[in-house]
Amino acid sequence: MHKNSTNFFDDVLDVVRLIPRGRVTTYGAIARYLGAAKSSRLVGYALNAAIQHDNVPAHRVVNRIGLLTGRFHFANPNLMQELLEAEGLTIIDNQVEHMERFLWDPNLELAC
DNA sequence: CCGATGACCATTT
DNA sequence: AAAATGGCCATCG
Repeated sequence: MHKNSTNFFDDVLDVVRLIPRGRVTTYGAIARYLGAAKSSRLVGYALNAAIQHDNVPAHRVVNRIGLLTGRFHFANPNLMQELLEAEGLTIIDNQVEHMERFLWDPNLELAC
């Protein structure tokens, strides 16, 4: 039914746009939400392709353990951390502190 | 058109 | 415990 999406990459972007300020989610969580648990890699690829797009808060996507693995794809390698800190998070050694507290899991938050 | 190339993660060896 | 592996899609040259 609702085939309002053309491809997986676009689906990823749609989910990322829903991440609230001050929260983060993971590549794996997005992949699972899209029914493709084994495609967490592709989530990263999608964001890489989307970095040019605006209105996609790509900085709110980190890896499983909270590492800012995508930081080198921003204008400068510190921008991802700065954006997250500006939203109230604490980053130490490229890792989000107390990630569980801020984790926004679409599988839970968007459950319909 | 075809192949190389990328922000991951769970499982197996 | 650390390293290798399998899974998966779109874009670019």
